[in-house]
Amino acid sequence: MTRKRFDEMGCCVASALNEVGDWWSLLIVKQAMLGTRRYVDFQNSLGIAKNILCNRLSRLVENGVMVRVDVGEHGKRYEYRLTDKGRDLFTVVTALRQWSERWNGEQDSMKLVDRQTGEPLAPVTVQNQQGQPLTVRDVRFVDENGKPFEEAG
Amino acid sequence: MTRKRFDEMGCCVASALNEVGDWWSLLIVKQAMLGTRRYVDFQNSLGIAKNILCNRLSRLVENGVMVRVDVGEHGKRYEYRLTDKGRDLFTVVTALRQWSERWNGEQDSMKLVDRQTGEPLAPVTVQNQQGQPLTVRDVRFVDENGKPFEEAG
DNA sequence: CCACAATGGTTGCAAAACGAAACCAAATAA
DNA sequence: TTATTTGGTTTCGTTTTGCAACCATTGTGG
Repeated sequence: MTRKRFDEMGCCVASALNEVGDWWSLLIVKQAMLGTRRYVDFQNSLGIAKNILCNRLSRLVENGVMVRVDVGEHGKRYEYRLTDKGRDLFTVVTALRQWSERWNGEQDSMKLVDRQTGEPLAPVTVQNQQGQPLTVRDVRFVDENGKPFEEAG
Repeated sequence: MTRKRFDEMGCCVASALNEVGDWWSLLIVKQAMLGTRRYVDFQNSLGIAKNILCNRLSRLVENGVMVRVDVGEHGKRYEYRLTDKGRDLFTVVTALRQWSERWNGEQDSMKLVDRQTGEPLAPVTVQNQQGQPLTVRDVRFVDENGKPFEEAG
């Protein structure tokens, strides 16, 4: 009667959600992308309970999304930093952010801009090899033999 | 002592997660993108408990991600279909899927291809206005005045 | 018409996860 | 030495989850 696990569903989306699909993990990752690295800073900026934060950070480290680095500065002091795998969630987080901006209006004073030019980012889209944007209706789901996919996972 | 709500955090990512950030919602949306529309089909394909499915579908409808359509065919028969807002999650779901493929290897027999050409999709990336891909290190987080963002939400 | 099945739900219960606050321990600062 | 900062665990009450059983409406087969 444990909470259902998604790792055995044979679906990439499911196993991704198994790693970062709970209420807090992606928020922690997003906060890390803003530069937050220390335990207390995550706690204060997110308003998350300490035990939950502890649990999530451990799981993120287990899954290779973050690493815990000992920076012996004062007391017991560590930093939680994104790995390459964690930084690669930038697309997901940005897509989510833009989706929310599009459909729920601007509730956020923060903007993302190109560091070089200062210009806002382009909307994240799914594209084909030529860079043409594709909607869900422009794609087909096929199995490894190229046959249309019949409902499963 | 309810679960923490994210709608009041003043962060787009947080309010997006408030709508689709639980274990099941994005999976339901993904399944809908595969063509699933009926209650029983969601239940069978996802292996989700009926009460949870019911609850999640209601919330998705409330949030305008899906609509419930009465198709009076047999017994009480409804279809749950994605709205434009729901279909717009395609980017998020695809980014998640590709992330999982890249970092967890291929656990999925399903591929997405361009319906026109049959070619696989390009990797989803964050881009600037010129279409150049950007990593999280290539962007800056600024407030509405263009000043660097100081840690908050 | 009647029994029966299918669909879409709801209810009740036990197990697990969550949230808040208190407590704890290592290491440095005063 | 004492206090403080940091990171973490424990305890406990509430909420959520998962499962199974039950219910109601609208067909269909006989």
